[in-house]
Amino acid sequence: MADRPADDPSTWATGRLLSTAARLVEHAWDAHLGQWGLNHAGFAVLWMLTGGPRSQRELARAMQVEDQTMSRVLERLERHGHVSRARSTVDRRRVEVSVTDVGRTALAEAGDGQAAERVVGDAVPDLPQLRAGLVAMVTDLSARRWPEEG
Amino acid sequence: MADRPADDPSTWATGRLLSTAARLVEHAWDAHLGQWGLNHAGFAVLWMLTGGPRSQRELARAMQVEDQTMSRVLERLERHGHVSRARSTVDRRRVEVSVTDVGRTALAEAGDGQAAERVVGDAVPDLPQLRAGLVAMVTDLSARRWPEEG
DNA sequence: CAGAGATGTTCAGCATGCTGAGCGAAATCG
DNA sequence: CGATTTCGCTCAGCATGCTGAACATCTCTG
Repeated sequence: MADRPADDPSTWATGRLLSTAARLVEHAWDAHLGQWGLNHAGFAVLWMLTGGPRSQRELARAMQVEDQTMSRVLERLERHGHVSRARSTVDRRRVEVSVTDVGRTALAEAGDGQAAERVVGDAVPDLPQLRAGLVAMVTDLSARRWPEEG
Repeated sequence: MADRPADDPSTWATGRLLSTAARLVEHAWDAHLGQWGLNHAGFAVLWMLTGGPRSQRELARAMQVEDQTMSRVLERLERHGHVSRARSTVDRRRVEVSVTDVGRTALAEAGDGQAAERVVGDAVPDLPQLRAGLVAMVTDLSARRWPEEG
């Protein structure tokens, strides 16, 4: 290795590149979403709920996150009035989560998928190519981490 | 949008792709580093310190992280004996951080930069292309977040 | 040289992530 | 039909991230 490991990102391990890039995008995106009491995690959940109510486990699976993590994200969303949670009547273990009107309004104002892409901006020359690489990566590593699931 | 926002990663926002990919890689890498009481954050700092002692601020800047975050990462590294911290004699505000022998040994056993790349494996077909995109992204977004710094 | 400002670190508190453990509700099986 | 197992969620505690505030130490200026 060089005398002092350089600050040049092109020398970083891929994992560090990923983490740093993700953090930078989250930061910019959160700054925008903060106006409505949202953040990147909550926004994604809210967005997913526009397709109809879901159980917490379904949301956790979809977001590739542990149940416990989703539980707290939803607690925050509920605290801000973006979401309502109700015990399922058909299976009382489950909690049915739905967007509220407040949540729908926040979502509409904060922006659609386009707005999320805008924070990335023109930072990367060939965005589709980058996305393709990330998709392949997520697909592969997800399958390795949760083998049994489809 | 579709009736129910799909689980297909290729439809995700780029930010979500990045966060998920980063989390998956961190998880795999941490699982490996855990054997030596390390994780991805600590490993990167340790690696950087092989170039010689640094102040906490220098490390924070290099890792693109706030001073407070670096402070706690170092506290953990110190607690595990990987690093030693000493008040600088020339400027008593600063704390000089150095790798210990324990840290150097852990680093040697846990692996070099190659080992970090191995967790990514063959998940992505064109890794150099992906890295190039990430480097461009980090460079651009970093400059936007900390404009004054080189 | 004294007061004002800049610098480097830490403390407190919040967020999402993780793991491990607990607990009620449902499903399964002898 | 009762006992065991599985399922869905929450609690507790740790990790890295962030912000805002406090603090001691330098530096710069009048």
